Amino acid sequence: MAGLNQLQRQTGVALWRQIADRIRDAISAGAYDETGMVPPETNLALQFGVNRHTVRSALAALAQEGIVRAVQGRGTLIERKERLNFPITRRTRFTAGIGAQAREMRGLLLDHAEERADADVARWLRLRPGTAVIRLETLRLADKRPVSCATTWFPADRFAGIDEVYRKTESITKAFAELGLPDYVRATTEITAAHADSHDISTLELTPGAILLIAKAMNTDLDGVPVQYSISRFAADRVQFTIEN
Amino acid sequence: MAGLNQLQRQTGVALWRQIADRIRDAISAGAYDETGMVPPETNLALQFGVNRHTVRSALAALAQEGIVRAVQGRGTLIERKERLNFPITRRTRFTAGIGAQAREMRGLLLDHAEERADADVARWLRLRPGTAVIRLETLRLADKRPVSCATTWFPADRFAGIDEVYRKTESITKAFAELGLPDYVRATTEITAAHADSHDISTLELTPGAILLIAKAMNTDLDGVPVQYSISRFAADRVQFTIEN
DNA sequence: TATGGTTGTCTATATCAATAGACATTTAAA
DNA sequence: TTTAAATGTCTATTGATATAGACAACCATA
Repeated sequence: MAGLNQLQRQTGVALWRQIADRIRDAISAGAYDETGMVPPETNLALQFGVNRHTVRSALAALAQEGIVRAVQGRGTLIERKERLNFPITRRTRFTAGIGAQAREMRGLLLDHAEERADADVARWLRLRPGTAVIRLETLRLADKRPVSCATTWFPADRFAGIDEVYRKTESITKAFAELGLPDYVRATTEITAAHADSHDISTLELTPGAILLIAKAMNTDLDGVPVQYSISRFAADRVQFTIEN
Repeated sequence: MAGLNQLQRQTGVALWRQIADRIRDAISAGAYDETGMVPPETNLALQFGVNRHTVRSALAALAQEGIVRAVQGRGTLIERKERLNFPITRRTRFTAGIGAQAREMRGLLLDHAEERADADVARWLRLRPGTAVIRLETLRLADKRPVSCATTWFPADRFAGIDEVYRKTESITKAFAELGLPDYVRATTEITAAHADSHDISTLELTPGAILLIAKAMNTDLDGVPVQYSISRFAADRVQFTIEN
């Protein structure tokens, strides 16, 4: 058992939030699978070396997230512990990749615009800066639960109207197919992690301090010509990436 | 420019720490490369919608980390902004992968033991649970700066004494070579993110609330037989992963 | 129905976090 | 040398965080 008093004080992160993060991670790791319950508040307080009220603040935050539910007289039940697997291969597709692990997959178009490529977008899409590109802001849900939100750019001349097609099909793969691109491959993926900002906190229904896995990805057609550059922000406690070489 | 008042209040994460995280990310992203300095405290206070003292707390924390240095009368200078790139391919090697981006690479052996494979280790190494394995706890540094710490398991019969060889060579690749395995390939990598626990906070010299990128990886010999399973914990603000397909 | 174990609620107190304002000190440039 | 702009320091006040203790309410079970 881990436990002990591994908490840090006076660091700008409240003890109750550190404890909430620990318990959330422990639930994800299956530490309490035997009982399906979190240990009693007094036990946790002893384990973390804090007052019971501090533990209660942590559990209240997890209850707010829908991860646990406290029942007076019985204990604190675990409501949810899943983590979706997202394979990254040459044939990475979001909907197909996650699809088998959820009953319902959706991709919502939050916003779109035609604009000029800045230096970063131009470099990834191998265009001249200033070339017209279409930007989509999308939100992906698995079983009505937000998984990631993404900003995606396409060359405007080749994929005119992709916003409307995406809104209809809710899938990049299907949108490409309708616009005359039957197949494409993942060329490059860059993965980083960061704290969620307020925009992502609200769209992904996260709590402040939550972690994002950020994937910058570039897809090409079968001739190696870039067709899509995207920055996807995943709720780190809901997904993992797998790379098979 | 981003900015605005995207900060969250009453969430258990102090404003000064949220601001410190933002500024650290902005520095990493190269937002202040033109001047090599962070904007003046009064500007930042306006941008984040907080009191100047709050910004000063954030900058003090970054100074403590050695990322910035305040000079009275001039401004706050950026001392360090690197983010190492770690390519994940079939031929992923830590030292060679990071090596070109740092002057000095080291791999320290913190601890080692021979033990029985638990269910997780046995599954990844394709052994029967209970088979003897060697576990190494290692810390990797780039230019004396901690990058990641890792727990690594090897089949004990095939790689007896790898702890001593690793301590000498400070490299898995070299240790394998000395033990009669001239080449190996990366078979699978799983990437997740989580908050750092107190152990990793101290070994990686992080601040509480810091993010880890966690890579579970399995390497095989050229016949596809697993030779190594490792769980590496990277300081997320110091590295990014790249997957080329 | 009685009991032990659990969560829920209340009061009180001390410390940290954040705001507000004023002014000193240092640097670079006019 | 003056000035503007920047960081450094101090006091004071308010709200959030954490501790402490006591007791109520509820559940499962002996």
